[in-house]
Amino acid sequence: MATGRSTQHNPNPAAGTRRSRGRGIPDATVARLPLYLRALTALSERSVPTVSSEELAAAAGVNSAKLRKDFSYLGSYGTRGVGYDVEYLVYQISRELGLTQDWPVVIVGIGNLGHALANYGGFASRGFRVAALLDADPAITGNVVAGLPVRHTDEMEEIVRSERVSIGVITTPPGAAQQVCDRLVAAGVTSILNFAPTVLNVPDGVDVRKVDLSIELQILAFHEQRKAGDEYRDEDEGADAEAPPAPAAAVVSTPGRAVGPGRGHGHERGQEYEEAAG
Amino acid sequence: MATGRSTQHNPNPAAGTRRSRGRGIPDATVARLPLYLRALTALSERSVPTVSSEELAAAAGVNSAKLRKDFSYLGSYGTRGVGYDVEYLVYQISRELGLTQDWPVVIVGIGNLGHALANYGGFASRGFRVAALLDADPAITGNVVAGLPVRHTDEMEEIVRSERVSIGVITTPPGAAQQVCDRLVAAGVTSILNFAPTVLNVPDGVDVRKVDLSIELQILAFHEQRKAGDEYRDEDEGADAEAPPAPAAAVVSTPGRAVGPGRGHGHERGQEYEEAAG
DNA sequence: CCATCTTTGTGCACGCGTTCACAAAGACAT
DNA sequence: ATGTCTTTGTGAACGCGTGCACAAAGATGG
Ligand SMILES: NC(=O)c1ccc[n+]([C@@H]2O[C@H](COP(=O)([O-])OP(=O)(O)OC[C@H]3O[C@@H](n4cnc5c(N)ncnc54)[C@H](O)[C@@H]3O)[C@@H](O)[C@H]2O)c1
Ligand SMILES: NC(=O)c1ccc[n+]([C@@H]2O[C@H](COP(=O)([O-])OP(=O)(O)OC[C@H]3O[C@@H](n4cnc5c(N)ncnc54)[C@H](O)[C@@H]3O)[C@@H](O)[C@H]2O)c1
Repeated sequence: MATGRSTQHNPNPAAGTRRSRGRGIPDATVARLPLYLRALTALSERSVPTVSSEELAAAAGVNSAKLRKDFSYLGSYGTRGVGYDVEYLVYQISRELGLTQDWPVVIVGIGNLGHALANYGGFASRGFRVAALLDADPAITGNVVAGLPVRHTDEMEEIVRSERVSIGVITTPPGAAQQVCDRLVAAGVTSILNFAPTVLNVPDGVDVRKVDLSIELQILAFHEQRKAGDEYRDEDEGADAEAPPAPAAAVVSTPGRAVGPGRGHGHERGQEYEEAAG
Repeated sequence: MATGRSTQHNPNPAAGTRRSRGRGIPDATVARLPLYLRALTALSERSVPTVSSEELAAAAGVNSAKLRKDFSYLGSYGTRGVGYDVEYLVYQISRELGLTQDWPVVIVGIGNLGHALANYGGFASRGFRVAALLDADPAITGNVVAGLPVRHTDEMEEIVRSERVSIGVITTPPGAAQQVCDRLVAAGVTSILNFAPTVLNVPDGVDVRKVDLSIELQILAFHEQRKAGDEYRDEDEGADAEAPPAPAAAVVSTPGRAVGPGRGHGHERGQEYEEAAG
């Protein structure tokens, strides 16, 4: 299965200099802009006029130097000795993220999760508008969820086209995800947010981001185990001891290393972003 | 607000050499192990005995060299000229992630999202057991959701202690998240999965991972906007040109653009991981 | 106008993560 | 045994992201 080569990292040799110099906001920065925007919006609601990089960084949970560098990619919007103008920055970040325009979204698969997302108020708060709810089950279509009628997936192509939908959210069972994805893409969707635990295969030019609860929990479990194991971590674990159904040779013999109280890993990656070039 | 310094990056100068050499699986690798595990489980169910790094990498959506390097941190579990034994690898990764043991989890805030998570079957499939559902609303407590009674948050401490819960999932409104987090931590929880759009402040030794739908959509919007704008990207954009209501007003009209066949960027970070030292 | 104080913007160094490329290891056939 | 063929495991190079530290910019006061 999954013969196709997904996650095309595509070094894109042509874009060596990362967009000459003019634009080219680092991916890591783009991922943090929404965080800053949220903190700034809160300040704005409290009518705070300006904020220093130190304060804002604390509110967003990042290093102040990192925040300043992030903002430097957007331009010089701060005033030395004073800080940043909250309203102005809200506007600049919103514009950079494309939130000054309307983004119609379709949610496909109105089950448990689809229901929750449809009812989520945080959607509309940032220019994202639920254009339609879609499901393949005739028993569900026609129902009204969060004020919207659930339409049948037969209407997908028409809706995507007429509403100019470019973002699709997939909350179907994993087995249907790839198929739904293909249809969305064929209909014109170029960005997909996937909640199904599946690796989606998409053509160049289509962006996919995934949200996987199970993976998050497993990562937490890993660190949890380490924390617990650090106490008695001397007698090594049973990599060999509790010899599993050793299938073949599998030379192991883990060089026992006493992991002392040393802990503390830094920070880490959560998910990757995949895209492509036309 | 949020005066405290959250997201303590904690360079942890002591752990310079990253755990001497023995253990010390890179964070990026840990984040991918669940992905490999999922692909391997699928192969296992189809009774496939062995798999090459190339095949498995394709199924997991990663580069094969990366996959091999990732596995090399776990030990030498492959056989040159053949590949990896599926069953054996499933066991090794499960053990490394700590999935061979039971992880009781509590979900706090049984609203739209809490309901969906409680009903999610993918939970139990990997050793994660919902030990309890908690909510502060008396109108909700007592209800049975997904076969479990919703208990009042008053019982949080007792439940966490008696059930030995170390992982907590927060699905309360943002305003209550920090407070709930504090109580969970005080009760003994050391890993938190936060769905509320809030920066949580936790003491050292507690891991926090967040899932933020809004941020994901905003990142997609950014790339979507770029794709659309690339068509006319010659005349530079109006970072200054379309001078926004300078440091004062905000809200502005949208420079409408048609969505076309744009393309091209690399991949990027999704979320960060934060932890601490005991 | 000058001095001082605050805070931005960034040059620089460092470490992690990714990827290439290839030697070594082992399977398999003869 | 020996040779060939496949695939692993990893050394090394490179690029990105992070954070320190500081010069420059501008506010503020005298
Ligand atoms: N429920 C959760 O909390 C949760 C958490 C993490 C991930 N997920 C994932 O999200 C997805 C949805 O989960 P859920 O609990 O809502 O499942 P669900 O079964 O409640 O809902 C799935 C919905 O998709 C519809 N559907 C099935 N095939 C379809 C198709 N081809 N086209 C359109 N609609 C189709 C079904 O009719 C159903 O309404 C699953 O992949 C699940 O693994 C769910
Ligand atoms: N619904 C979604 O799809 C979605 C998506 C992304 C993020 N979120 C976030 O997830 C959270 C929950 O969303 P929701 O739609 O389920 O909201 P909701 O209002 O439906 O549910 C919140 C629940 O939390 C309970 N609660 C409130 N204060 C509490 C406290 N102090 N202790 C315990 N329980 C408490 C409420 O009684 C309610 O049952 C919010 O922070 C929201 O921003 C939701």
